[in-house]
Amino acid sequence: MTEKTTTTKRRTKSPTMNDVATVAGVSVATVSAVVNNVPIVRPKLKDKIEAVIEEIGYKRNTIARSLKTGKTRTIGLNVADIVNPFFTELVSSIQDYLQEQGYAVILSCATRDNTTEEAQIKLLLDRMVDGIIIAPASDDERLKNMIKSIDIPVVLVDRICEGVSTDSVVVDNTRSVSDLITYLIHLGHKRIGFISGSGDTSTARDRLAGYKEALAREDLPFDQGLVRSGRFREGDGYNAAVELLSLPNRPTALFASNNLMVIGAMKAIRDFGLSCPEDISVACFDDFRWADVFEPRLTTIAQPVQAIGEQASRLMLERLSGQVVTDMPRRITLASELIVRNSCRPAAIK
Amino acid sequence: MTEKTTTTKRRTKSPTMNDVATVAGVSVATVSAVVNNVPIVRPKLKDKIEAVIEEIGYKRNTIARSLKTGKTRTIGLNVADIVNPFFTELVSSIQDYLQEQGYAVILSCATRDNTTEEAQIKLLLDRMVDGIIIAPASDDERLKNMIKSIDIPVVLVDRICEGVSTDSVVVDNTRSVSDLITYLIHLGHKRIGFISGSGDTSTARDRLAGYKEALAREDLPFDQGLVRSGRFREGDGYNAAVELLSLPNRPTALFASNNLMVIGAMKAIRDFGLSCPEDISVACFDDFRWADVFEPRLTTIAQPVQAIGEQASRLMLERLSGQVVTDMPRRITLASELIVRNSCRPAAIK
DNA sequence: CTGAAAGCGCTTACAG
DNA sequence: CTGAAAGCGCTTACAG
Repeated sequence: MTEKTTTTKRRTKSPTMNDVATVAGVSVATVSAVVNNVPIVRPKLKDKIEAVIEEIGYKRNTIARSLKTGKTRTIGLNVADIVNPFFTELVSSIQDYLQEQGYAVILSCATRDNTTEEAQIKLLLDRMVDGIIIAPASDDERLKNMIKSIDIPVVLVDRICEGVSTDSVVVDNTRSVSDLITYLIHLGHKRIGFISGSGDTSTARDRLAGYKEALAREDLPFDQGLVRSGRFREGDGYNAAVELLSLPNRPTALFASNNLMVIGAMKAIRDFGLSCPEDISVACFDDFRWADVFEPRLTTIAQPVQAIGEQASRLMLERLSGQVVTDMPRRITLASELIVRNSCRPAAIK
Repeated sequence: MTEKTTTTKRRTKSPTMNDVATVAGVSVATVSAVVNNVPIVRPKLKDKIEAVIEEIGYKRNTIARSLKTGKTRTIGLNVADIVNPFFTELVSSIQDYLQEQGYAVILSCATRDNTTEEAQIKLLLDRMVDGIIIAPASDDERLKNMIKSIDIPVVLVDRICEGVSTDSVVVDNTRSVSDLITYLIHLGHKRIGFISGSGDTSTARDRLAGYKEALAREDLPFDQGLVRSGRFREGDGYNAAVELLSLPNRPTALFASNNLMVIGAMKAIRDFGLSCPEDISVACFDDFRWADVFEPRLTTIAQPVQAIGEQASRLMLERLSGQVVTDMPRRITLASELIVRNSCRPAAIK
């Protein structure tokens, strides 16, 4: 096998710790202590060694270190769909926090349909990451079993899996949806179409629960016919909205369970020749940058994305450092914020 | 140092290749051949070894492998701002392609202001990645020198750095902006405000060149007073638009050089009590999902993000595999698409 | 086709 | 405070 050099530039073998030791006239153990900031080397010697390191351009080989220590200082991050702005910000925030603590983030998304979340997580495990943060796409049994079998720290974000006991960070989905629906009811809406995510996610279930809770509190009947669900994608939102708008007694307001489904819903509204908020009110879960700029400016529930990422990173870091060793899963629940803009109007009196 | 176990679950030492060899009654070399699919082991023995692997749950240790081979099968990806939807899609596409080829992607973004791109790239290098894909934020000399000194394959995407010779993938910025500005001119606009990115990026320069080119071709004078620049951020777009709208002879159309600056521009327009497209036309570089849903539906230049990611991945993979060893940098230039929606109207006749 | 052995570049007890 | 040496778990010539 004639191995060609993979780079165009000449790659001279980089100096090792041994080279440093030889040049400095000490043993590798001493060099290692200096490199790792173990304060047992007398200052003068340390200076000398550091000078040699600088001189010959020594860089510690992380791979060799990992092999020896069994730690890669790398965290795997698996989210269903990084293109969804909520997940994008989550990824950004997590990578930010972890990097600050000296951890790298390996990304893994099941974008293609021919791969599963389990396969994605397996890939991460293959890479010998020290821990995994997962925003699970579903409650799938196989996925749950896989997560249970992972022998490194796991933190679940955004959604939780029934029966899987790991640390997790979520928002108070039920309460925030309940607040938003209550707001709509107070505007006079009695028939509110609910575009739900798929029932195999905790977020979809909790958001639907919020809808029911608000109706109950306001003494409005729950009508299953006003609920349509899909898999949190734009197309699902479109289909759901089409069905709701086709109802003989059309709802006067629509709630979409995430930022993608609301796009579909808006398109459906346009295709029906209706406009928002004149003909129908619309609100959704998840805020996004554009919501405040274009018309209608959507009323949304904004999740504290930065804080979610921060908390998830913290939980992970605490496990990794051994500060927290309890078997008890820890759950952080954060509050979301209702942001009222101009996409909802008082219901027309009939 | 009493090292506590970092996991709550009991982590039994996982089996090694040696264990497999012992149980199967062969040498590690044979096991290695089986694991690496080197077809020199006789089928029956291979089956037996595979059975043992399955039985004792052996998983190859990637770290040890990397130490030996000098390859991590990991690519570093550095983008200025992952939250910008253009970069998000780029990251998603690259990670998709590379993962399919067995490469993992380590993400690195200079989100925090107290870190530099060089520092971010250094972090990647520390991780012993096999190659780096960079969307450089600027033409900064230090960054350029650093990139030049990297001794593994580098591919630049989106922007290029003057004087740095690496493979790169860009779009035809000049031409696409020229087309868009021509479109505006044909709508009757003679005073088109140009919100530019910062001059130390090739994209900003090329886009501005497109503006000038269109004006020249249509025999319109170039007026420096109609150009304002910023650093591609929302706030910069806002400030630029405020200045342009404050002009005694206000432009009748505004072009923003990216998807973030256009948000700022729209906010400025609103703050001036104007509306788009009634009072002023607006267009921008970069398409985004929401552009087609809310009003005004923006006229944009859509980059072929998937293709950019695909090409960048391909260039990288070709270097990595040794298929391409030339010192000549290869440059791929892709075409963008003008998407006309309803945010631009014929200029009012004066 | 298979095995024994060296070695990738570190870290870390263990002596001194 | 410093050094000699073992070993992390692989891959890969080299023999046979």
